[in-house]
Amino acid sequence: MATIYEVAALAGVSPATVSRVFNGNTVSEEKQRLVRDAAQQLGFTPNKTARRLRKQSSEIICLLVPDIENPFFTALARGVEDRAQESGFSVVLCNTDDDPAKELRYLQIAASEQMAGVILSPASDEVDLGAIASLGRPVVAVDRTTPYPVDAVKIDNRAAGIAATTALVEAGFRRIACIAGPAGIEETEDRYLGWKQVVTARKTLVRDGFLQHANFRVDGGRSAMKALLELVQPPDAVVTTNNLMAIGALQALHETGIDPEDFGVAVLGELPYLLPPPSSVVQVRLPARHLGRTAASMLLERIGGDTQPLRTVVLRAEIARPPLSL
Amino acid sequence: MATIYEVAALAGVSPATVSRVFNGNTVSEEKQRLVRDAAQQLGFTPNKTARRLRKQSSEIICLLVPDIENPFFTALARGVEDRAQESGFSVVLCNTDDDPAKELRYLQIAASEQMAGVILSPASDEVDLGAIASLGRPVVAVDRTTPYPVDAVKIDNRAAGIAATTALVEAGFRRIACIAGPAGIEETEDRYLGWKQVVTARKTLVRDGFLQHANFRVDGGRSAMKALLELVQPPDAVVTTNNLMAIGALQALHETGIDPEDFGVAVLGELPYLLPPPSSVVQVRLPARHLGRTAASMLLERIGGDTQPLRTVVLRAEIARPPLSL
DNA sequence: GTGCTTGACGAAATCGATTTCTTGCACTTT
DNA sequence: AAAGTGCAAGAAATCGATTTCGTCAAGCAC
Repeated sequence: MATIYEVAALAGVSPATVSRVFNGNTVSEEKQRLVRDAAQQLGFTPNKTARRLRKQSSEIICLLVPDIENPFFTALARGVEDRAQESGFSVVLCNTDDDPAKELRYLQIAASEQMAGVILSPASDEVDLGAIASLGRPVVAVDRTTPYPVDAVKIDNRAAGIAATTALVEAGFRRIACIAGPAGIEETEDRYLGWKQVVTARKTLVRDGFLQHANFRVDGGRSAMKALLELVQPPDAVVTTNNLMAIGALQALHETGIDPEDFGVAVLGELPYLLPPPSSVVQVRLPARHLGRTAASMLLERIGGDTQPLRTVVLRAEIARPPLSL
Repeated sequence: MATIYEVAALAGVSPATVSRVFNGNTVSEEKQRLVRDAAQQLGFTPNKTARRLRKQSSEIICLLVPDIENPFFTALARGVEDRAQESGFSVVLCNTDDDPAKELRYLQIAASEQMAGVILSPASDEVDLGAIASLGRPVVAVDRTTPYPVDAVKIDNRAAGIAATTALVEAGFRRIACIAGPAGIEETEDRYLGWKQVVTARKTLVRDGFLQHANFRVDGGRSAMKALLELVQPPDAVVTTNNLMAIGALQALHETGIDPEDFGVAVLGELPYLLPPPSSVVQVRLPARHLGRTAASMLLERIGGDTQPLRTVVLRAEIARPPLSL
């Protein structure tokens, strides 16, 4: 790899001039040409590491998601990436497994690597943003919020929960249960509050045990559904607060031999590649990609020096019925 | 962020000594203690950028995949990540969209960022590994190979194609078509050669048009399947050479109103979250995660200075029937 | 013609670590 | 006791860019 010094020597100018040529400073036409020719000839690309050390910043943004195998988050990642590319930024994608320790580790890496900013979907309320915050690097929370004062982009989770539950009520179901995520995660709490509001307002039957907490994955949804089906008076429909748990729930229904057409299922999120789409499944489409794109835009604005007050952007989910066929 | 100089000053030693403490060189017990105490007190973490500039290398490995929304590649990514973590390396995940230009761009970034090595699933035969190769950084090709002399981990694609097709023959299907990926991509060519070998050997009926080339995505599979169904004498079964195209094919069947139980479908890859699993679907399980893990191991060995001759590891796919229920 | 501004551009400092070179001291060896 | 050996640890060079500072000359006003 050629360095700026070699280019300077070949072009017969000082290294400073070479740097200026590539950073848009005042250099005479003549020398510009000399430098560009020399650079071309040597195949020179500026060493990013040296530049970063000097400038104390890079053009990389760090994206922390809890589960990269969840299509919701890959879609979100695409959104971030698309937007970042437009501004010449690269994205580093990291997987936290909802583990605060891993999360912390990546945040420290982000700090010590001089990354320009962080977009994260926090694993818990106790995220420690101290390291990056103290460096003044902007952070945007996505999908979930944090107690730290940072910008956020989220979904109107309560409205989504209401929409999903209402759709089931209107389809004629009267014993609607809810499979929520782990207790204490805001995102899922809001969704189940939406459910609660509707079942209360509509006075549908709610039994003890109709609210199940589960982990966010397929197995969580499955066991929660099994538990629901074993109740003395089981529900006739269920709202699941994320996509993977819905898959688990549908699996449980299938394994129990229940025709999914007879059992209402509403999902907050999209079921990937589901086919044939059971007509009784209601999906509330979460704008994952858009969420990512918006978060990236906000982050890039902050990186560009924007100092306006903190913002929380709330995106509205839209109901999709029958489910998407891709 | 505290620097090595501040730590040195607080501990009353030279910066060199501080560096030695953190790099396992000979320092007296006494000074070690002083330095560690000072570092602790200041919350010192070495600046990775400065270290990288000096050492001309980092502990980051770059993973280039064509499509991060394809579950096959996310599983592969997890494998890489798991292995990398064990050795204290971080993984940067990049999406090429099978676009040689994007690929090249990321390869240059990998080079100019001093990343320790690259694992890639090349977008085309014309990958230009010049930049990283000339820096002596190791590269491992995964899933697909390249003309460049690099280590590779792949799947025995022809055997997988044979297994898939044979399973259909044994299930009694006699007019077996094939939906292959874009012509010219080795990985898919081998798979369709497996199909060809079996249909020839078993003398099943093959018509013009039974071999369809499509892009690797859901829409490609769907239109290929539609084309097959419009043939004067359509097939009674199909082998698709990747997972997403199979989804598309199943969608097309569904839309045409054909009962999937009556039509044989064999997939090279796993169908994510499919339910209920139609019993006539054969899946050849590709060890994606293991592929990633193996690639990472090989790369890490090279990074560690291993100079043994080039290796190509071929992993065997296993047939799964009935399909996985997650 | 003198003094002042302005712009191009080279010299040198800087970012924060690692590493080589050197020094100084303690301890053998003959 | 002089010379040789070994080792801890400081001084200084180094990685490759950016940026500050200063110089010099041209352009302009008086």
